[in-house]
Amino acid sequence: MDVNQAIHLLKSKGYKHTDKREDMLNIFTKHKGYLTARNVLNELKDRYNGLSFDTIYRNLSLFVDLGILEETEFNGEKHYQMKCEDDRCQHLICIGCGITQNVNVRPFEDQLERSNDFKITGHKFEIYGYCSLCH
Amino acid sequence: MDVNQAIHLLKSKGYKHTDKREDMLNIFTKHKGYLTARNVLNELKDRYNGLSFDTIYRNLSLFVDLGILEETEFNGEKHYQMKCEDDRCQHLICIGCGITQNVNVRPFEDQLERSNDFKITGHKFEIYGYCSLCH
DNA sequence: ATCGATGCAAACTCTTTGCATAGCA
DNA sequence: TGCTATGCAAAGAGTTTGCATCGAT
Repeated sequence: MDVNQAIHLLKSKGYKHTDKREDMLNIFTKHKGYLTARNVLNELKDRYNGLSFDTIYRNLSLFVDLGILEETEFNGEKHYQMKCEDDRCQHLICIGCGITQNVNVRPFEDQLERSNDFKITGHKFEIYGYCSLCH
Repeated sequence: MDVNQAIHLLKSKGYKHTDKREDMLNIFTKHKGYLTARNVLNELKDRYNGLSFDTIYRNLSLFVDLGILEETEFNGEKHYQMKCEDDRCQHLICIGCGITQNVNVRPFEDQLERSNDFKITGHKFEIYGYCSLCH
């Protein structure tokens, strides 16, 4: 999903288009990897004097609810990135820079679903390590 | 690892054998799945009047450091269970009861390590859903 | 003008830490 | 006895919420 699609989705649900929301979305589309609320605030605090965590958190949460961002928790913090088109997409997460690479485990999950009596509702398949640049 | 092995490991590292630690370890060996600090406290609070979160947290953290427990974060809380013998073991986590099933993704990771320029240091491969009983 | 968005402040949850005391070895 | 474990209290971090005001449509 790109920024325009996301903004269109917001409007279609009755939410408003604000500069802060657009900027937040731009940050995520330009950064290939997970960001925390603090990361987002740091990116925007020069542009918006007095920008508060509340707004960041509220919008991050809204974006997740609308399916624009996906959320994961590690290192005691919630991390966000643009949601993959493929709901089976999975990540390698560089613990140096936060960059993620996608990997495909669909065949694995397909096999799992056939062979197990387990109804999948969500998953977290993340491999932590160092990407080629940080390594 | 069973309770006796864990206690032996504790002693060999200069940590002491206490009733609370033994009880905590027993809880984890008897429960096949993740538990939070609060879960552990609830299990023990009748037996130990005034048992504090501090002790639970300190011991959980110690157990993780010693490789007795493994830790993961979801729903805003840290969750713990006995560490798998196989360091490539992965989990299906029932969001109904917390029970975990292990699955083997070793072939997948082996292939990944060969084909990607990514140095793996850790991973979280967890599939959330409902087990056969909760389902 | 209306209703959502934001900032402020406070609260809340989970977790960690300093310090004095209790307890194992 | 010596050193670790524990409880108490407080602090700390990340996150959420109530309310009044600002701002988009």
